Amino acid sequence: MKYQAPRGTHDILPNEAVVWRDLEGYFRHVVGLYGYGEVRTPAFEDTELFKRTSGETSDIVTKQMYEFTDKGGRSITLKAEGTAPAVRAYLEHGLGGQGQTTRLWYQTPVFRYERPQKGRYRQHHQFGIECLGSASPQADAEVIEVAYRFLNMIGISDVKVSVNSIGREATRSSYRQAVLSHAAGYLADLEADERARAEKNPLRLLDSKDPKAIEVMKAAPSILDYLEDESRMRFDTLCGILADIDIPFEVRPEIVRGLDYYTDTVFEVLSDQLGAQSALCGGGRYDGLVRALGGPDTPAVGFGMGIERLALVLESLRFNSGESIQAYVVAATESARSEVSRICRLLRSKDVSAQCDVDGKDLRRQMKQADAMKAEAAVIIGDDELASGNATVRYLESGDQRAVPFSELASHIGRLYD
RNA sequence: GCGGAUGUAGCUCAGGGGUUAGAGCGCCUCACUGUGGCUGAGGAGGUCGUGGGUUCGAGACCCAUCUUCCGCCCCA
Repeated sequence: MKYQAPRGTHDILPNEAVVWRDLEGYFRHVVGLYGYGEVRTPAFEDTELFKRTSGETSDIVTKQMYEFTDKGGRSITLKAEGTAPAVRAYLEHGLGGQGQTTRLWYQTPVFRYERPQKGRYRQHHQFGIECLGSASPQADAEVIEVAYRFLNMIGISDVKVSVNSIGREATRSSYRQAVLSHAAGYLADLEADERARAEKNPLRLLDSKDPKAIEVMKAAPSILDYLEDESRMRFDTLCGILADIDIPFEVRPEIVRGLDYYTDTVFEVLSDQLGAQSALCGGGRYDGLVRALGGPDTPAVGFGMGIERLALVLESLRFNSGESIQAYVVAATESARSEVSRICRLLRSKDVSAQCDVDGKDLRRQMKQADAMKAEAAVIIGDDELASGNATVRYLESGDQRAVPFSELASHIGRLYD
């Protein structure tokens, strides 16, 4: 084969596209219930947008950006993350008005140069929401609720919502010192690059999979003990709300996120169906980001959710379905063929999906085709039907068959869906 | 970026130096010229990921490369 989809990308074929369309519909529905408005931003942005917001030392900026210079000499980067572009659009078009709370959602491709693996791709897609302008813990809870409710609606209920607070700048810097001194002995044993990584972001040590690190960090101080009063209160309030609205969650003080802009609340939703790439959804509060992009001080909170990973979990739950059609119109005799295409057009004009044979197949082959397409009904038309004005409608699943006047076909078959 | 696997028919996979490369499922034809699913009999479909090399001979062995997958890193 000469050409194939580039590494880490994939085609979505008709069977899977059905699942994607359903997911999109459900997400649209849920965010609609909460009054979020859709934003669609470009596939690429000024490189600086990502560098400024994700953090110069973040993995995204240091090694994962699809960055290039365009013919005008501009440095461009394919969308590496959903939040910064949404916030850029929010500021550019003044969507925040006089500081009102503004709710936005998006569905977007995301490009990151990473080593592909199941559930990790170089182009993947995310649903996301951003609630901008509110500092209330109720906003944090709402965002988590939207994620949880959506997952439930699509049948993914076996998930864990993990929450944490990483506080503000002062908390992180004093906690950072505490972790480093706690782990000093351990750090001395590490390889150089691991040590550099740990020192750059000591919070990562808490997430380490190295058994020695896990052992050492068992006794490490918790960031929750370093929170300032305001952060502490926010976190307690958030946990209280989540409990009130029956969202099962656990507090996991070791959660850290890879983007520098998070403040206070961070959360993840994990699934155990995904192997090493277990996060279905990740998000949190980012009270400094809007200002960092040149806007007014604006508190905000949001999440991103990986659509490929949702599809993987659904596949493992066998919620897969195929493309089907309502009516397959069959010509039982050659003289009925023109009437068959007329009936097809009639059904479609009444919003009933219909297909018929165009290759001159005989009755038996047409019935086989109807079956293969999982049609609800075969509408059979031959000389007898032409004479009587009644089509023979055969319901393929039950095998029941009845005569239906041509003019009533659409309402008759359409009713199956009521 | 590091370590380890993998690639043979549309799909899932067998074959591990020796004529014309196999199975199941799917597809096509026929039994079956007004009725699909079941059955039986036929059939089509492969540059064995790609490029080099070793050999009298390579799908198989060697090297390179690409893809996918597993783990790490990291994330959705």
